[in-house]
Amino acid sequence: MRSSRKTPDLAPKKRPVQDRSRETFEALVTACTGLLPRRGYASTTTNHIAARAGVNVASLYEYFPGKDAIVAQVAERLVQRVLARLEEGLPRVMSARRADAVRRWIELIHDTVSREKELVSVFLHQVPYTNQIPAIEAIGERLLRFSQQVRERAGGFVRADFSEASMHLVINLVSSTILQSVLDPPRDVSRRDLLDELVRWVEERIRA
Amino acid sequence: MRSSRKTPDLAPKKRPVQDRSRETFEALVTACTGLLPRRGYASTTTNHIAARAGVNVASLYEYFPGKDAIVAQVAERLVQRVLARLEEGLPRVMSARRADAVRRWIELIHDTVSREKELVSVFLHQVPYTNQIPAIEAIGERLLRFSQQVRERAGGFVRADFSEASMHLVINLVSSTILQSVLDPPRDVSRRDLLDELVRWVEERIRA
DNA sequence: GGCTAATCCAAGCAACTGCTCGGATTGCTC
DNA sequence: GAGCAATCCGAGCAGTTGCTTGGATTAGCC
Repeated sequence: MRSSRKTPDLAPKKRPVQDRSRETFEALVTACTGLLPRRGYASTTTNHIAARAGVNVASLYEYFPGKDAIVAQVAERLVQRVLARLEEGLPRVMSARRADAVRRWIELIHDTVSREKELVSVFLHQVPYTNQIPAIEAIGERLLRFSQQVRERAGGFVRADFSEASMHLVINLVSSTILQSVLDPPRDVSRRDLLDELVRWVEERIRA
Repeated sequence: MRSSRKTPDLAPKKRPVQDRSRETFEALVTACTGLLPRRGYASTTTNHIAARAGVNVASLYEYFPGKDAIVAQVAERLVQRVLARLEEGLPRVMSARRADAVRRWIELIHDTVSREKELVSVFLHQVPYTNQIPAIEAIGERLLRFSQQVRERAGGFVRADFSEASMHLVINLVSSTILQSVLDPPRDVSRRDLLDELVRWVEERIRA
């Protein structure tokens, strides 16, 4: 545990070129992905990761400068998966009746996050340098672009005077509500009710 | 670093009874409070805390069963401070014109969180057991009670059919927006604009 | 097949972690 | 001030951490 306050090295050291090493690389990332949710960030050590991957620790340090880098790699894969699933589900959203576009969009995000909730929780509440990971930094903008597609689909009935601040609020509301309902669901309200209300809010706010 | 997945002991081991030991206790908590923001959770060790408090490590373990417990104690103090400042600022909110109540309330919360942003960030993004700390678990309800006071002050023009889900959304929106504007302010929108828009949203949503 | 570079691994080190022990010192009570 | 509990501390242990070294093994290429 040397990190203290230093900015960690997050980039992989070197890319594997042969097939054998690519497998090792993948095995390491996969092992780390599996370990993080069940052991937590602090207790997921490089030795554990290597052991679980059936590989020697030294091989890990062949490809990653340290623990931070492999964790960052796991985050990048996570972002990739999430974005891919959103992309995959987008047609279903776009093909919906206009009135249902927002609801479908929110449900899609919810389901996608839900599948990865354990990992998301770790990165959100344990990894100290989560928002320094490039892929994480970029995800906001990526999501914005997605939302604009939905918005265009919703077409005519989106208000023209949609300020930057207003946009931020919508995104805040959607993401925080979905995260809460997935990671720490309130006892006194069903998820159904919560999401229903969320859809209503967003629609009212977005409509011209 | 033994914790892995075990539930940590968060209660202090024993309360100091003499003056001298009470000072030691305070010095330890203070030292930890100062250390957490600048070293981060993982690198804040019991040895560091004791050293900075000018006290031997053994004394730390006299009063706390472990690192988790002293960190939890810091969290409790933090919650106390925040609630106290809200309480302190409440009169100014309540004495405002009705139309300004919401704005004043939100500004008060923002300023209060802002003063403790470093600590808040640590507990939010690094400490793995933050929401298991009793004081943290209770803070939601405490805030709700505060808000209800403001709501009553706002009096007649609060809608009657204010569903549980709707309440959750308001709280989500306010807290997540304030946290974002304090911990990770967006580049393309000024804080002023963001908070202004937030006030507008909440008012529109709350009004009958 | 032979050569070079890529890849792997057994072993283990130095640093640091949370934590404990025995005894010394201090304050309280009478 | 005697006696006793509360409090403190020097010293250090056992376990774990992230990481390295030197040499063995393998794959790719002529």
